[in-house]
Amino acid sequence: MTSVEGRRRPPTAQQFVLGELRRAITTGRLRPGDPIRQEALAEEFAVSRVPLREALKTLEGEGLVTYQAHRGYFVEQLSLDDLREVYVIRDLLEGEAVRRAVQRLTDAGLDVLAQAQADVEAAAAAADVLAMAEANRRFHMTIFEWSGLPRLVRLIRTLWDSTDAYRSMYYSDELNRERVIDEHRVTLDLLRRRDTEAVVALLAAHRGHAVAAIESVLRPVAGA
Amino acid sequence: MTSVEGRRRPPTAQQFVLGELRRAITTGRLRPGDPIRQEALAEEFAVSRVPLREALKTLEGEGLVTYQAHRGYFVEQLSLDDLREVYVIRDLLEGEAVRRAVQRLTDAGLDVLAQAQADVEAAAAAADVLAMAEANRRFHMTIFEWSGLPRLVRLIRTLWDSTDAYRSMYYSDELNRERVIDEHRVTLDLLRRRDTEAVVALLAAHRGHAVAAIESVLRPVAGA
DNA sequence: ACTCCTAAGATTGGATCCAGTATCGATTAT
DNA sequence: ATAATCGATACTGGATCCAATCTTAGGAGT
Repeated sequence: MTSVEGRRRPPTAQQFVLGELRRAITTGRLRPGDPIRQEALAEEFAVSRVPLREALKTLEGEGLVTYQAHRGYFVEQLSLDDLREVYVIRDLLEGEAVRRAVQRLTDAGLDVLAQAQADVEAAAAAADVLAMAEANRRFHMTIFEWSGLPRLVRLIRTLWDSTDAYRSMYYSDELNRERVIDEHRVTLDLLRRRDTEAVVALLAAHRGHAVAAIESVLRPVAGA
Repeated sequence: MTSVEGRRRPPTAQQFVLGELRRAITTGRLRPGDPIRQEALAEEFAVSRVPLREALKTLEGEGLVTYQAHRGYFVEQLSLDDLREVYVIRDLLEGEAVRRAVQRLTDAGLDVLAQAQADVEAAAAAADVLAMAEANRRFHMTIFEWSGLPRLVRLIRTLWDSTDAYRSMYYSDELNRERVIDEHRVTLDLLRRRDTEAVVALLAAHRGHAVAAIESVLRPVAGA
């Protein structure tokens, strides 16, 4: 019934704008601290301010933007402490998700994961940072979803979203990209052996590397 | 203009409506599964549909309502599995929050907590279920906020919100109310002794009682 | 009786317009 | 010159109106 266009477009303007806003924030076009000029953005996306504001309310709930009555929305600016806190929470939630995921792991699932990892490596070889971030995200979310706890996965996804703008810095470094690939390979191997605690520990270290790298980049800036 | 019934009204209509909607859902006036008729509700709250819809977007992010494009919003209906999952996540987050809270505990903080507990007992004595739920919430949130992790507290608060409609069933039972008071007293005592693990364990059991009670009530209904 | 189709009504989605608030510059008094 | 006040302007908040979509009732055809 629906016309099949080359690019899948959401059925409502607010969902379309939501996606565009996410991209604008995570790619750094809208930078942390920037005010959101509703009229200008609405015109750019060729919609009115109503769906734009609804999309912003969603982003507020996800922590990507903040809201002040009668002053408007601003791109969330995370302090070093905020970032550390996000990673503390991620440690808790992802640890549990991984633990449960290993219990319910199937061979078919491992194939899907291996494919995601192949995509990560291909993107890295092509130096396509954006594609690598996408494939990397898919790699981890695939594991989390095996947990069978959809709300938990949703929370984790939201936490990832809220730090996307910062994590992209991590992938811009060649050495970090190599380390990601390496750790993913080991993860796959440990998953095949169903070595739960080893996987949990490795992925915790995986996160630790990311947060350490982000901290070292952010510290001089955030010292103000 | 309209009847404010002594309640201080927020600076924007959307925030006002947000509070009213929360009350309507948590008190059971809007029941799980009910569709949200925007026009009727907007008229009832004497606002237009615009701020109502923005409030609904916020509630969607919190999981109190669900949204389907072109079909509208519905009060979230939690299955038994959903409820269990929320409590699994709460165990993780609240456990960490309490652990950190005990480390940073002050005597002044304990006084605030004792006051909250006094309010809980007063409300219980007056058989005011609503006031008791409020004071109980304040009791626990006070502890969580000592953790010094505001985002973690925010997540926990959201999880509480999403199950308010179900937890209110818990307080309608006299025995449960007594048990809550009792466990709170012990919690206070253990906190004064800075016995971290005992507090963590007790509050975990505290949650376990609630989820068990809710399950027993919900099971015959949810068996469909 | 059953199914499919059509059309009317109900409901949501979005655009435009107006009102309220915050921001910032100019003016005036000290 | 400086500080305070007032007013102009930009932006957000909200109401109303119109368009798009879903739902439902009714009727024609099999």
